[in-house]
Amino acid sequence: MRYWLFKTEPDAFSIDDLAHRPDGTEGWDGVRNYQARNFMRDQMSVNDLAFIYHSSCKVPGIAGLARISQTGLVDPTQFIPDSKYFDPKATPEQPRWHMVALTFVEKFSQVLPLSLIKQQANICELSLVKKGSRLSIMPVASNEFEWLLELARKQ
DNA sequence: GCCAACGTTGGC
DNA sequence: GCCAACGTTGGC
Repeated sequence: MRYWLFKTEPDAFSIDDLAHRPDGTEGWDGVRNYQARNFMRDQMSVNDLAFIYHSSCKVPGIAGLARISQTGLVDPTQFIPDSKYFDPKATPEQPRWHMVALTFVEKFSQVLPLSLIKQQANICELSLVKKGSRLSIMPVASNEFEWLLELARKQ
């Protein structure tokens, strides 16, 4: 069992949007970064847990919790010419972009702000707090995940 | 809106 | 394969 963090811009897709999807489930399409894709394609398992992180907003931070509910999915948006995620080099026989589905678990009563996360002396492996990291999907060490989850719930 | 940092593209 | 130019990310 692994732990993850998924960034999203809440104006486009928020933890509330996930909660309101049928079964609280949504395919995480639109990722066009190879490292992030490889995490989804190669390393995620059903029932892994994931933080939902809100970026590019008033209070960037961890907004809630989801679990990986399906793996091995092909991102359908790569085949849609009108989509901004269209990839002319991808074919159904040889898709380039893979994804997983996330299912809503929990929304925290308050967002756990990035500013607070950065103050935690024992959060040092998390890519989020490392300078220059622009990964949209990243692994979270189990001890750091548990610490942040506790922090988010008792806020 | 600024800008640092990063990823991708494409000419050579 | 190098690397300059460009586009994007995302906190502040």
